[in-house]
Amino acid sequence: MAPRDVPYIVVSRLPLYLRALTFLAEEGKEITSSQELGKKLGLSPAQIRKDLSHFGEFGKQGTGYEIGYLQQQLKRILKVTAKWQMALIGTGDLGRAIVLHYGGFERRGFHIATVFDRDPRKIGKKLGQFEILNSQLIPQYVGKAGIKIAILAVPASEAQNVAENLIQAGIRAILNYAPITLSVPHSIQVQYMDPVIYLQRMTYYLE
Amino acid sequence: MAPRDVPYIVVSRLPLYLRALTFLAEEGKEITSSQELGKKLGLSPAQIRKDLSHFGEFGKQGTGYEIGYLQQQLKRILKVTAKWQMALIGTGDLGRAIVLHYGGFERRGFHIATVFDRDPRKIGKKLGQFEILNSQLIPQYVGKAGIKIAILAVPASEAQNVAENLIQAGIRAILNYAPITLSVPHSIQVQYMDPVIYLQRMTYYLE
DNA sequence: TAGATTGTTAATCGATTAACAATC
DNA sequence: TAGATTGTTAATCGATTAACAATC
Repeated sequence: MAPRDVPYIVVSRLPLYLRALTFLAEEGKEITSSQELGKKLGLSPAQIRKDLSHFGEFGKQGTGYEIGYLQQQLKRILKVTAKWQMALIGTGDLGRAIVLHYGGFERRGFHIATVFDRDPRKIGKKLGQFEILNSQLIPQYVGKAGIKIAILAVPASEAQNVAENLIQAGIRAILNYAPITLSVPHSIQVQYMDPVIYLQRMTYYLE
Repeated sequence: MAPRDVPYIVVSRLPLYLRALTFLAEEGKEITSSQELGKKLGLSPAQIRKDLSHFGEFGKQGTGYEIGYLQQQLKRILKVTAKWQMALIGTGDLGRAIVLHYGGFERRGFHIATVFDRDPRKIGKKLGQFEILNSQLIPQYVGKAGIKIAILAVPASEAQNVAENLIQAGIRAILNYAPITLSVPHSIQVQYMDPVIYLQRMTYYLE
């Protein structure tokens, strides 16, 4: 069912397609084409068709793609039809902002289920609706609760350690806000959110 | 001086090299090798040597790379030797968190110089040390002040518009936290920080 | 000297694109 | 039917890797 061996570079573009489709749907459109999507995303139409062809045939010759249907299919492929439960580790300013104020996770299918910190002064306190749990309790709360995703918002110096504890506890994917490359087994997914890396990718091109 | 035609994929890895070198330097190490760096970053030694060879010869056969020197060279190549001035647009929760609490920008060579919002209830108020300026004043404050980088933290529905105003005013690079692909001229750099995109790149691989 | 590691070349591998038959 | 657009094939383009001479 799930196609074997789809290159990561292809998978990495699917969320962009999904986001663009959601945008078009909100505009009230019902049909789109590889050309229109390509224009919106800065990609060639051929690339979009090729990418989608790894997973099936979703369009109609002469017409294009039915937006609602393609959205639904992409959600299925990306496994974002149901809500994912996540653990947040670290309740510094970044962690706080994510839990207390960022609505994007909830709205788009990701739910924070538990919050951890290792600072004794914070443990037991509330962060919004959450009780802040002792990081040592990660094994008890994470594995069995079906939480497969962690948001890592601890200082760089602690990130590798915490990551290892999380993996031990059964976490399979880490969204890492700490500015450090984590060393993890191949079976574990990691994505990086260090904004300075992205800024430095732009300054190269500035004078 | 600046080598022509270095592929973006190569440029995009340089900040990771720089970050890893900083890490090694903090550990007190003085020499490293393409092998050690590769291990830390999950890349092949050959790739690291090839990447660096686009810009010059920075190592010594039989020995490796002097960390301080390579750091310095990468900073020069990435143009992060001096501090960059940035404008922040949007003082919602995300903007607040960035200005008030995120120390990473300052520490790593990026400085927020001005803060804008279009909400009349916020304009004139303080955000930390900053007076929140009316977004309509972007043209007056941005171009001449030598601000080339903007952090875009406005709602998705406003992002394209604000981006166009910024570009008009002379902004050359945008770190975009709004969950939307911006349409900009080729000469403008854009990087995207939508965490949901990164989560969806991982869920594909989860069961 | 022996061992190690660079920088570079050539070979391999993989991704993108152009083109077009199929068909709505 | 004429026009449009898909899905796919083959060609092109580009990135990664293996291998090694140079040399510290």
